[in-house]
Amino acid sequence: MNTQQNIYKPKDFENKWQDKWEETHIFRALDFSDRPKYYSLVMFPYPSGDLHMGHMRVYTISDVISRHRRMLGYNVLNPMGFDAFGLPAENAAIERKVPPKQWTEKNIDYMKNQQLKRMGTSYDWEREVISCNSDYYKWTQWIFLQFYKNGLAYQKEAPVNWCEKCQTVLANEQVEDGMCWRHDDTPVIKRMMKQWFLKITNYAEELLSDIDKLSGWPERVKLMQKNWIGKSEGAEIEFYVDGRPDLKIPVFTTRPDTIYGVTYLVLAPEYKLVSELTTKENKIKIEEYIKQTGLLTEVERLSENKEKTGVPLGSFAVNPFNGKKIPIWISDYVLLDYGTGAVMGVPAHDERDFEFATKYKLDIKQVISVDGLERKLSAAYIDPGIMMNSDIFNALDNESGKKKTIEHAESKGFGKKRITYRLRDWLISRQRYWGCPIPVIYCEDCGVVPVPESNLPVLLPEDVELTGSDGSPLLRAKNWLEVNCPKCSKKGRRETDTMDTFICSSYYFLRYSDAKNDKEVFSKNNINYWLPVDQYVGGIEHAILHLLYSRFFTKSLRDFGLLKFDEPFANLLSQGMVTMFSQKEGKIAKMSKSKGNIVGTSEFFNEYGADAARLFILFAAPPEQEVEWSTQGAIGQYRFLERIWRLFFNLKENVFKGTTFSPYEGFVGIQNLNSVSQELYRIANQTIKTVSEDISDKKYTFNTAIARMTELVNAMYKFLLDKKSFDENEKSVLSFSFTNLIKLLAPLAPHITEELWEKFSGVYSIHQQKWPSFDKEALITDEVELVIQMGGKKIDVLTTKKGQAQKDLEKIALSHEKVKARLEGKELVKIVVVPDKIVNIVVK
RNA sequence: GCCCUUGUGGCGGAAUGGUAGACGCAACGGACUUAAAAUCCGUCGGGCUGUAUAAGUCCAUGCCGGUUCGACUCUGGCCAAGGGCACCA
Repeated sequence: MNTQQNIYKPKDFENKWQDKWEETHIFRALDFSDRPKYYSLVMFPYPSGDLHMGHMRVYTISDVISRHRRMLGYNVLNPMGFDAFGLPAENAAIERKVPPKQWTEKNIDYMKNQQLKRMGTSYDWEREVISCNSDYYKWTQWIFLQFYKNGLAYQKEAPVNWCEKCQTVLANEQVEDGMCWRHDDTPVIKRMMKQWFLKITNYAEELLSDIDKLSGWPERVKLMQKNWIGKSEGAEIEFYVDGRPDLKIPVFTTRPDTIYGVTYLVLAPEYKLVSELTTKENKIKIEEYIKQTGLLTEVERLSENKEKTGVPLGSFAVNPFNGKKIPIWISDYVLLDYGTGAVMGVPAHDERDFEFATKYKLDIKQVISVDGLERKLSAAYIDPGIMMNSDIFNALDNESGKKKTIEHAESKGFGKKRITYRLRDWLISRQRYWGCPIPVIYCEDCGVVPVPESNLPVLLPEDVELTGSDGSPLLRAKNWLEVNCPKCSKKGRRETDTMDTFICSSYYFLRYSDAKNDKEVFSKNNINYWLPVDQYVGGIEHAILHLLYSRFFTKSLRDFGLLKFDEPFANLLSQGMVTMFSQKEGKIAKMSKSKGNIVGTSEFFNEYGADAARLFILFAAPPEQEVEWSTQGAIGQYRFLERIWRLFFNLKENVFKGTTFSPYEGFVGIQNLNSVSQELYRIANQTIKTVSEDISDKKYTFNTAIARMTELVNAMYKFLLDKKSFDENEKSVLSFSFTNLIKLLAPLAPHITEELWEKFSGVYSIHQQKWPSFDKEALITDEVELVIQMGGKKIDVLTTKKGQAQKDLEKIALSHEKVKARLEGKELVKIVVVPDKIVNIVVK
């Protein structure tokens, strides 16, 4: 029992099986099958070139789910691809003079063959999508044209987020705390630019209300999306300019009940009427203020500590409710792109307005209080109350006041009910080279002309020089840039901005359903067969970004008639991050290259194998929680695998000796077994039951599944201890236990189980075996453990016959020595009996 | 400021109203070995009493209360850590 083959050496066979799985296509998803379909998806990676243990988690979790479903008999789609456009490739090109395409392809090759494959993943690579390849981005462009045709893609001049380091604009979702999401040291600047937007706001209401349909999503993700969409209900009320009844200034407010308390209006500095409404004597001041505002970063402008500033225009507006004249100001705390870009100032009932009015000595007029009587105000009164100083609305409670004032405005024609969302339209233009070209041509005569679908793809020119300065290199790609207008054939010029890469990732999961189709983005049959995704696994960092965009794309494509479902991802699992101590940060932090706390996959695989790494990552914590990487802990899982490996040879060579040792299919039956065998048989079946539950989509607690399997292995070792010979029944139980153990373990540790299965059965492959079922008979026992409590405290645990009557259990408890001793001198209050579980005796 | 999540041994975690600490890591002891490693078998929350590796007993799931025969689990308040939103009118 000390031969070479008895030593567990994953290096000897992990790669062998990975190659064989690929050659035999056992993970191929069939378009249409009698078996039920299951779409298992993991967020496709950006090809940065080197995966570490931190990345490994998401792929492992998703792989276990896929492999388990196959064993359950599903036709599983488990695809993989690369989100291959993006800035890092371009930056690498500038620094190292390697063309982005070459850099990207090299990374993809390495990640695919040296990393993802070496983890033992079970992807159907025949459906691979690479977003920077023209056979993919042709469809990115095609989809853009559908948005354009349907009026959901448009250009507008707007204050947009600019990152100086990225040298491009960003979507709102890509700004975190006023900083660029890629550069947390670079504040975003607002710039006025003409850019392409997608009208995601058209879907704000549906994106919000359909969140309630997402029963398979984590609550925290749903909540984050709700907050991001940020619905608020109120009214739009039109003030008009004094002396200029033709000029109207609509404002949005959630507090129409405070309309009689308005003492001024404030416009965003970028508001279009500002210069027209500025009087001569204020002109210089106003221009100066607008200039100042333009220089501020978003962080500075939105900082709450910053004292509010503003300048009066010199002109006046009229409150349509009471005809009162009020001054018009501009201030940078008013945002152009929310509501109407203008707000009414009600200092008595809004904290910001109170601060502003106090500073600039503007009137403060109270219109609501607890009891409807005027009170001294030292701060804004924002609580509910009774209205006053409000003409016909006096003495109303302010909630009904909201309704009544809106009704009044509607009947008079100067206002209406309005709902506003915090969500803004999605800015998709990027002033970068390495992205999908926006298929649009500018013609002097025809204006904006979309590239005809038959001319797609608009290829990204490859013979460009990347300098990192002077704007996009596409501006200098003359041959590419200058084209004839598709409409009038006169001279035209291509759009040089490329698309946000989040566009590419907003439909890749749809394309997987029909990845090789060169006629359509996907066929109706394929899309409606495979989608929605049954289980999506990915990081919490996409709680808003990618997941919101993808929902928006799905709903839009549905409305274009391309697919038939409302939501793309039925179930979502947001795995926690992998952490490790970082010298640089001086604390435990997310594993990442920049923090210098990474453990590479190859080093560990070479030493201990991918199976041990997979098991550790699954074992250390439930999937949603953080996991701190511990090589020591991973070695613990390696030892577990070693124990299984040795167990196999021990059984084969010592227990079964000359006789055949092969898988035991079916049940042994508990009747004929002696008590020790019964015990092991029971544990084996209990293991099948609990592991099946733990690994199922109801729980996904892989950590406890592994613990249960460890217990079974421990029990088998115990069974073998000090025993020299085994009868047929005992051998059957051992074989049964081992057979089911490796089947249960197969999705989690695919290599060792495949290798042992081959040695055990001679059959390929364990991953095509049926998932085990358990022998219900074996779990029926006639004895149970009965806990005796007094006043809720445990006194003793007895083994008793199952199914005894309440009275009998009471008797057992009351005749217990310790109970008798404690009852002395006390009064028995009552006895609580939970049959087969507990007897609790309450005394006074 | 508002909203959400999480607090359990030396450590990761288990137990969602019924035996707190499964399983693993670390540590310690024993067997095997000339020895070490590996392996196999054990011990492993804390206090106190103790015949002392027996047996007993009390305390313990962030803190203070509540509901209940019984609370890590439900509930109210507080504290701490992490996350989201934040001049959104």
